[in-house]
Amino acid sequence: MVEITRRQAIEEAASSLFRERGYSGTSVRDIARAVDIQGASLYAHVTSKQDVLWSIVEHMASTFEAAADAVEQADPGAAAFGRGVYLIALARAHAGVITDDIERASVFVHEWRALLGDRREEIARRRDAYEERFSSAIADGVRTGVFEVEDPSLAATYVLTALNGLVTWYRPGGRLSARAIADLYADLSLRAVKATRPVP
Amino acid sequence: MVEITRRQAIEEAASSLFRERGYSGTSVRDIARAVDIQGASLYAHVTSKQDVLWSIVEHMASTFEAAADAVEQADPGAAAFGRGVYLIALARAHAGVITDDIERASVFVHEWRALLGDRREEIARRRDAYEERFSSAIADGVRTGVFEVEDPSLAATYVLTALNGLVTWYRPGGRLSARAIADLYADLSLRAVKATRPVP
DNA sequence: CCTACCGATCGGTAGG
DNA sequence: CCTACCGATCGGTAGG
Repeated sequence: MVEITRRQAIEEAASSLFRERGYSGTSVRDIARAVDIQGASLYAHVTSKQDVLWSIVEHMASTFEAAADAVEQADPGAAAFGRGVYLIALARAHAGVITDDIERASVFVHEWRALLGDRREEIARRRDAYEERFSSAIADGVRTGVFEVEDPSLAATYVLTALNGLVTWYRPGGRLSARAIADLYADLSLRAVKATRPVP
Repeated sequence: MVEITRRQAIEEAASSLFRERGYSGTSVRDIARAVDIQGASLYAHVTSKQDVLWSIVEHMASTFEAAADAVEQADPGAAAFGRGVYLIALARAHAGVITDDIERASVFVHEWRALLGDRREEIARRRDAYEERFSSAIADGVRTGVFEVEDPSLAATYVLTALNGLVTWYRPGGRLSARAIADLYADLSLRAVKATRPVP
């Protein structure tokens, strides 16, 4: 039996509203209305609107990081394939995290800039570190010859923004399953950077 | 000698602010302060905040459409290459429009959802029609065998969102020139959908 | 383009 | 979790 706390309900309602209208386009009263309480009553459960945004963004940052960690640990043979399998697994994991929690993921991608001060800087740093995993996977592949790309860092940005684009259009129950989309997106990502002629 | 009207200055200031803080995170007073007039004085030049957003978004929609039109007209030999050159030209043109006017482009990509009523619907329709150009270019290439992709429409979305990602990170005067970025991005886009073995 | 002003709404607090 | 309330700010108008 699953307990849904009011706090969780508030975060879910906020995620949905932040996705639709943005952080600053959503009022504290909008969130309260969505969980059927008075605006001021929200402060019995959260300390501020910023705090709700932080919970959502921080949770997703950790989820993306954990998914990438799992890929790294589950893929000891990656070196043998010159990182090709590794990149495709990273891309699939990233897409999977997004489709698994599309509303929070959307807020993470689009609204982290509404964070203030140190929190904003922390997320900026963690995003850079995360992107670096894609970048160095591509750079490794270029070194071993399975990938062929002029600028690994630019290619990583290209791929990651394409994957993040999911956030703008994905809706559960669409024409393609989440699984199919993740597979297709990972395939497109791999092919964008792959060397044209397989190396011996 | 180039005349800069106050109205143009207002739109430029608004583009920059809308990009940084979003439409609803920007107040009419913020825009006025950026052009050194009083908040209420803004209404001597514009009829509403929505109207400023509309001008920016509509202008960019037309710019993207015109760039794609130019590619179509300048490329009568596209069929001979099975649409491969055509897609790369479309992608390069799209990237070029973004880097040429990064602030307005950013507002177009991220803030069109803040448009109300019919205007929002109009932009949604025009975006769909624009995306359809990419989609059918890819579908044509699949038919002639130069491209190989399971779902042309999904591939078009993938490519377009990757190109639009430019809006989140591009800044003039960076490590790579706008031209180099457009070339590299167009190349990555083409390779993502290209058939692995060239067809006879 | 300014000053003065409008009603509505904002995020948040006090005190129960 | 509620009612009542706070000062600040919102987009916009009136009248010059």
